[in-house]
Amino acid sequence: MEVYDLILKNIAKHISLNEAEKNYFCSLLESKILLSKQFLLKENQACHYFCFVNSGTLRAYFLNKDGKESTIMFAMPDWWVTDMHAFEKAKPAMLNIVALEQSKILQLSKSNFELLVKEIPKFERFFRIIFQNAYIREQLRTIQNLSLTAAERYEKFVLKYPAVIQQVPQKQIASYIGVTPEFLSTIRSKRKA
Amino acid sequence: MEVYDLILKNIAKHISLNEAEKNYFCSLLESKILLSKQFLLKENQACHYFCFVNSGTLRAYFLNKDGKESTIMFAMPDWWVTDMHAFEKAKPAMLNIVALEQSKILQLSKSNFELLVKEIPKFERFFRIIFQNAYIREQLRTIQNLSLTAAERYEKFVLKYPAVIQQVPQKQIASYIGVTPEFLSTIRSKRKA
DNA sequence: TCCATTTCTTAATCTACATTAATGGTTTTG
DNA sequence: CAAAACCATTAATGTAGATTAAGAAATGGA
Repeated sequence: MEVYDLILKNIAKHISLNEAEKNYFCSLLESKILLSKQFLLKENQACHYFCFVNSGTLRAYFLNKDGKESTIMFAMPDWWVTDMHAFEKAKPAMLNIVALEQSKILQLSKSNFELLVKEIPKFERFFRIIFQNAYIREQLRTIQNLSLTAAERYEKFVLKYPAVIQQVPQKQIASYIGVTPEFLSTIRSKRKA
Repeated sequence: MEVYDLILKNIAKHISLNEAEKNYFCSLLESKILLSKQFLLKENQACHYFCFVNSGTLRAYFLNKDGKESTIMFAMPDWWVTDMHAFEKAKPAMLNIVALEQSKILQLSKSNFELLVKEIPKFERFFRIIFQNAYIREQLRTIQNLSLTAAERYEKFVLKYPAVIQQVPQKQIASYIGVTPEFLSTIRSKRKA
């Protein structure tokens, strides 16, 4: 089944599954296509799914009380994305998640997630590693937010996510590194000079 | 064994162990006492341990090229702490971790960590939950760093870590929320007025 | 207990980045 | 294919928070 190729490779990076386990795992997934600008999740909704991106690009962002957006992550193919707090604690979502272009995803529901780790304990290991890496990345972002200037944060972003630079509007990159689009524009013009 | 009470309770929040498993787990731990101002880890060192705080308070911080400190976490009793990137990827530490007062800790080495999850797969589940929660916390911090003013971040800190306020110098709280000690001082004086 | 060191506060000045606004370019969609 | 909607750029002005400096208070080691 072609739709499961990428996710099975993703999992094979950390654990080995036999055919029966692969089939069981795939049977728990729900396939979904998002159109451009369609929302996977909106704030205050319940968040029932942990999602794997097969193709396309999604953006997760927080909207503060003044209407300012802060981009929390860009989810490209081979990435997992959800509002983890809302998913795990069954609380209303804080994040909005929207497709930046037509995107194909695979959804694992909360109940299937729990079933999966119960039935195949190797998946506890898989998600342990996934969350450990997610924690490491978020902590690095905290360090950089606290210790770098806006221009330095932009350089790190360019190095770390070169594919994103091509694919998303600059104003969204600005909202990821924590500056206004106007200021990012001046950062970029000075950079070339 | 009294030294293991707190850590066994910490683990019992998420998984159940029988006596043999408890004994095996405890046999993998190394007890250590840190004096006030003693370092558990310094940047560029190898990071061999994942540490559980039994008593006292530790601080993990990043030192940038200009000598500015950014506090990454305060580790109180019942908390796990390490430089997770250095620990997991066997890379030189980015963080410094220092005791703010005399502190008693239990250390789990990388090799014992790997042994533990292999011998008792329930610990994959335990650490999966620990890292999932750590990721959720770090992501919330990213959201707050991007969307709140310094004064608002201080209010969140006061609500979330009331015990820390009493125990650590204000300049270190300033370096956690990402402002200078001078500016935190003015935030606090306006707050009371 | 005392001196040294560190920490906190206040205030003047400075700067990185925000805001506002105007212009032109680009993408989207009827 | 044209109007609408969105996006990037530039520049003037505004502000949250940094820097510098200096004195007061708290802390800690001999």
